Amino acid sequence: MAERVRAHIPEPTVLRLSIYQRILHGAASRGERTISSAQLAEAGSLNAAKVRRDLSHLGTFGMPGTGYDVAFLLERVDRALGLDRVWPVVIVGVGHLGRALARSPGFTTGGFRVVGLLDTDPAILGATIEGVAIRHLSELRDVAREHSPSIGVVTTPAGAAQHVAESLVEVGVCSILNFAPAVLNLPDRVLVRTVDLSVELQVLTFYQARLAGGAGLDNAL
Amino acid sequence: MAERVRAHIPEPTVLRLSIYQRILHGAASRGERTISSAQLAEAGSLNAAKVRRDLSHLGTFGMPGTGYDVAFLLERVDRALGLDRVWPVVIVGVGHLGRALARSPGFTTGGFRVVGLLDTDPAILGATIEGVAIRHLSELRDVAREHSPSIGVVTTPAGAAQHVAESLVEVGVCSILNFAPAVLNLPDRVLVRTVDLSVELQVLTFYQARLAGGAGLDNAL
DNA sequence: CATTGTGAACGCCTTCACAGCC
DNA sequence: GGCTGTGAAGGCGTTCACAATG
Repeated sequence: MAERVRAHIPEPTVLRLSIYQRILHGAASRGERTISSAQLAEAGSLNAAKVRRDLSHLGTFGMPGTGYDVAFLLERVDRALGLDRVWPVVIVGVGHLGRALARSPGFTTGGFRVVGLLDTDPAILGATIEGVAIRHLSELRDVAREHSPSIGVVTTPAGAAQHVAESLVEVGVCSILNFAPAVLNLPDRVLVRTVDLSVELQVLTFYQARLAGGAGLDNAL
Repeated sequence: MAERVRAHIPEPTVLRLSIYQRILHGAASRGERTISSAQLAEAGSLNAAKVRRDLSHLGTFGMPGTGYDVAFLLERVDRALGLDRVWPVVIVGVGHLGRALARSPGFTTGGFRVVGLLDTDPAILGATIEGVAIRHLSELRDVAREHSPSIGVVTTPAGAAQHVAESLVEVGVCSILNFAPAVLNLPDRVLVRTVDLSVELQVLTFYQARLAGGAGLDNAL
């Protein structure tokens, strides 16, 4: 029964595992030994039943009456998320956003390492960010040969995104994080996540526009 | 019937409306007059039934046998998303990421305008990005008085995010886009969306870790 | 007795499938 | 014939509520 670990885990749960990971990391570094589903829920703005359901997907190791062992749970969550190894990442498109990401805590701390920065702009080729040189996109295959990156980050303009993504897939990248405002069309085996600033903003304005125009009869919440 | 516009619209649909908006904008600028749900689905990597269901939430104006009028549909979608006005935005935290966002097409084109850049780092105060000066966070109230921003973008380190978000709410901001790796705890009336690089990356590694270990070996324990 | 793990109910989004309309 | 709009069915995640447990 502890070995139902390979069962399907819903995507919303995976998202939250990442949140739990951070909360647990914080709790551990404050020296806390145990944590209850209620505490996790509080810290993550969730509800306790959801937390328990989520964690039950990883196995059965909570202690009724006490909660979860922080260190043990953290280790399980880390392993589930693949954080027990280091993932090599290439970033294609070293404009402002690409640069910002390369220096962000998401990449500079923990299980990720930027092994390649690629662009086509001659003006920036050769420059170095966090110790990694910017190389021409045409050298992608070489970078891939050297470092076998499994994750590619696309921070190009929308027009270049599809082509760049295809190139990444060609050299063996199988997960893509796309920041370009474009829908990528790739083989099913490639995992794609798109983070789209415009979409995020427009979701906000959608709800706000409704509130503003709602003149009283709005129950949208 | 055409005015069933005030009905509840599912959040996943709202997300996709933003995608349709972009596709329609492209179609319009290529001079296309009509577009079918199948074409929209193709361009957005969706399926046609979903597209029709989504659009039906905005009213009934497709033409059986022909499709949708591009210009008309675009106008409807724009209005639903609140893109028929300009939304003033303040960005708090003008590090690499804040800067990148301030210059990104999401803000520089279309219905958004950056009216304030705030930070606490003396070294950058007074500098200008896209014509907007960086001011000290303590001047937030003044910025709010001048421009009544309804959207606040948080691009501070995690430790400052909660405090900054509360300050934004205090001065009247009611939608927050949070890029800090932290869960924000705010009143229910405030709309919050969090974009978390670590979470996105970890979702990718979750699935990839499963694939890698999936060859029969249960290295999950 | 506080807290977990989970069957069952619920609600919501997706997908099917087709009547109806151009 | 081509395509929309939608009832109905299906699938999936969330929430409830409680028996089980240290």
